[in-house]
Amino acid sequence: MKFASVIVDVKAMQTDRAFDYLIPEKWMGFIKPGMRVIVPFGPRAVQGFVIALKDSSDFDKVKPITEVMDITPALTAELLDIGHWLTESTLCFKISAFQAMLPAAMKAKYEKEIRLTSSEAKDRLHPKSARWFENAPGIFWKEIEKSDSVKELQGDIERGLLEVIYRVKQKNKQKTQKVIRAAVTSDVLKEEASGCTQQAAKQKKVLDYFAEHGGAAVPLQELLLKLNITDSPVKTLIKKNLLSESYEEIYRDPYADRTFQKTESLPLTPEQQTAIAPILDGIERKAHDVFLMYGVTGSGKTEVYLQSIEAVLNQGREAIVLVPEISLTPQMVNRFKARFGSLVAVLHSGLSIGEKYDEWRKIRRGEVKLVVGARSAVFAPFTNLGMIIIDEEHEGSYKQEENPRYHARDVAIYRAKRHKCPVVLGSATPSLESFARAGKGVYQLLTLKERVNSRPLPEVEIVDMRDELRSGNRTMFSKVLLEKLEDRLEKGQQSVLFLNKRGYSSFIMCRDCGCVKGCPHCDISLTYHKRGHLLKCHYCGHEEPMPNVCPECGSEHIRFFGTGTQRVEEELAKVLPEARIIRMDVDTTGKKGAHEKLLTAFGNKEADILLGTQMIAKGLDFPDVTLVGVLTADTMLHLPDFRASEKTFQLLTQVSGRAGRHLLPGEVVIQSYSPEHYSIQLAGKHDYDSFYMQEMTARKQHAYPPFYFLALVTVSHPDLLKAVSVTEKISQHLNHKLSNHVQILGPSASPIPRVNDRYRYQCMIKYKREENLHSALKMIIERFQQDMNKNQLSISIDMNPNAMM
DNA sequence: AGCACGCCGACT
DNA sequence: GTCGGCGTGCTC
Repeated sequence: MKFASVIVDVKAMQTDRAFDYLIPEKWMGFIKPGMRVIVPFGPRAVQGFVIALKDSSDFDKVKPITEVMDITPALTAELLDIGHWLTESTLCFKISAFQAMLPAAMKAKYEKEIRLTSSEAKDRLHPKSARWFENAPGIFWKEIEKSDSVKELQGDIERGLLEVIYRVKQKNKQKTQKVIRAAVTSDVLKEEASGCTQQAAKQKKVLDYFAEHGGAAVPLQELLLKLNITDSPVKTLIKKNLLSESYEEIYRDPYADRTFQKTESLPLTPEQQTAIAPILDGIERKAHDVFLMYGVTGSGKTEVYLQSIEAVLNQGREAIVLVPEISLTPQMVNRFKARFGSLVAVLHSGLSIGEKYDEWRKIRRGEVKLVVGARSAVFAPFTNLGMIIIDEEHEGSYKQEENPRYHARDVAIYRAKRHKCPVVLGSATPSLESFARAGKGVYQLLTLKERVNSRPLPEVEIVDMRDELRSGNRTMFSKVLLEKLEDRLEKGQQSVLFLNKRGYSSFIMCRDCGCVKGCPHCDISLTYHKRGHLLKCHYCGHEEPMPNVCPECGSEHIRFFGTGTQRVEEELAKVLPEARIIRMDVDTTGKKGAHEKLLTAFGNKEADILLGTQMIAKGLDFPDVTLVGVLTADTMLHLPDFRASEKTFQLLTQVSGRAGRHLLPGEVVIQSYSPEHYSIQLAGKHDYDSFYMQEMTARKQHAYPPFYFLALVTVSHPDLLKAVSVTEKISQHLNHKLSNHVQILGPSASPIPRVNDRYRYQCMIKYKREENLHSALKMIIERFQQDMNKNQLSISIDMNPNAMM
């Protein structure tokens, strides 16, 4: 096998195919598919993935591979296959698919250096470019590209005085440490130790240590610290061949400083036993099945997961547990760490690039058997998978909103088919898609209707905020909620206040002329940030100082609208001055570990009220929380999103589940301006089944999933007319190519018609079965290829979009 | 993507 | 005559 087919790290349609490279003699037999290599590509060096080996190439001018980046292939054969499948199914570039499956640390970065070709060349340089090379023979292009000497530098490059070198730089090196171990038996050590003169007291100390502690390797630093010595006696002993030194890779362990109380399996309730039986059977039989475990909050889904995992591990196979990013709380992780100890790797966005890389390598080497992580953990490089669990299956964060636009659920099922193992989807409020599939028998439905502690679900009171306003209450707390908060304060119990902020953040408006300050680059209002007294755009990052007077009419009567958590906190302090409040939002949890600190403080009853956004909706479990308040239940309801009702129902159900999980009964107050809406009413009654029926009727009527599949094509361009005309052409093309069973909607403006000075138009395709869809979409990309390169046009295609954005 | 090549108008 | 604009095509 003399040649390797390589997918190079260049994201373009024309390079989205394999290129052949010669394998140098020294690496023959060593280079394998799945390895990362560095190859020359035109004038530069780029990273690439070997996807296949072959004996001959159709090209006559084949260049050799420059470097090999892996000892064992980064991508297993299975992951390579998944990469090809992702490319096909999500219409992305192969390189994007491969990169998405690996930790960020393994993605190459590039740099361009300008170097003197020889030392004599220095004197012949143009004076303007010479100044950059006074101290060193080379300089990074990045540092000079914006200087005034670019022309001169280019001239000198042409004259052959300077050369351009492209380099691939590795983002992350493994961390290593020096370790020391005994090179001889402990008997010899003892003998040597007794023979030590007084001069060599330190050497004796070291020898004694190793005689006592046996042959295990000790990190040098640790040894020096323990024995209070310098490295010189150690070095001498190494020279005498009594000790040996070597380098060992160390892992950054984000959970190193924590101990976990080992837990044992809990006895299962009859209901849990009924639910787990078919899963265990599937594991036993090595059969691929998808289970939808529909269990109310507090019904003990996690214990079912844990015991199923145990069965998988006992079988010698591995398991993946996916958890939504937002609920990857320490509380959640601890449950797995406590049961399975060091067999668990954790992957989530809170880890540094290096930490994620370390966790990934533990998986790749088979040092752990279980991964708990967010979406991308579905690509964990296990080779003997026994089960994949997706908790909170309905969560939107399982869909990646950038290329490759995959859904973790689809990847999980794809992998499980290959490994002949079960997939378990768990939720108290399953997505309509999954519940419908369970109804059709595609998934197997497992139901947990009872809470483990037999606690009834909390009482929910829905408050009509319009009535509050009519009766003169202009605060954001209804009379009922305030009374109940006061009551909890008196009883020394805790409350959680939930602010549903999505799509409704604190914008500012002039009360005289009604003008709302919007982003100059996007069609969206700016959000006020108290920190820095700034207005920020959440889409393009634009920032500007908060004006003192209205920029339109000069009025001083500008005020905030909407309710940020900061403002709720201030108001709350006014009406309940004695309450101790902990606020959790992006501002207070930005720093690493802050999230956990705040929760621990609340758990220790250092506060009476926990106030927060989405991030407190899930997984939290505090025994003394007996009241949950939802300040604005309907902010999501009016977003242009066909899942708005579903998301509202899920969120309210989720939040309500936070109350009364233990001995004390819980209560929930939901405040809303549209309390009659079925998603709010039925969430109040904990009635998923009715919600499902009603929402399915609506979806059927409007031809939305699960009755139809969707594909969304979004076109963006700085020029509005261009965006519209391209979308129009796309829509015509699709109309022409597809059958008349499809519905093609658009061109229509995106829900946010302009982001970052680019106009966005879209075209929505609703279909049931459409053989030509893939090829038609591919043709679109090919047809507008040139426009996308030169004319700032961008077209993005999302198969199965989560929302219309 | 990033770069070379090459074909046309505007100027020392 | 030449400099430089950017449309076209290639990278194993």
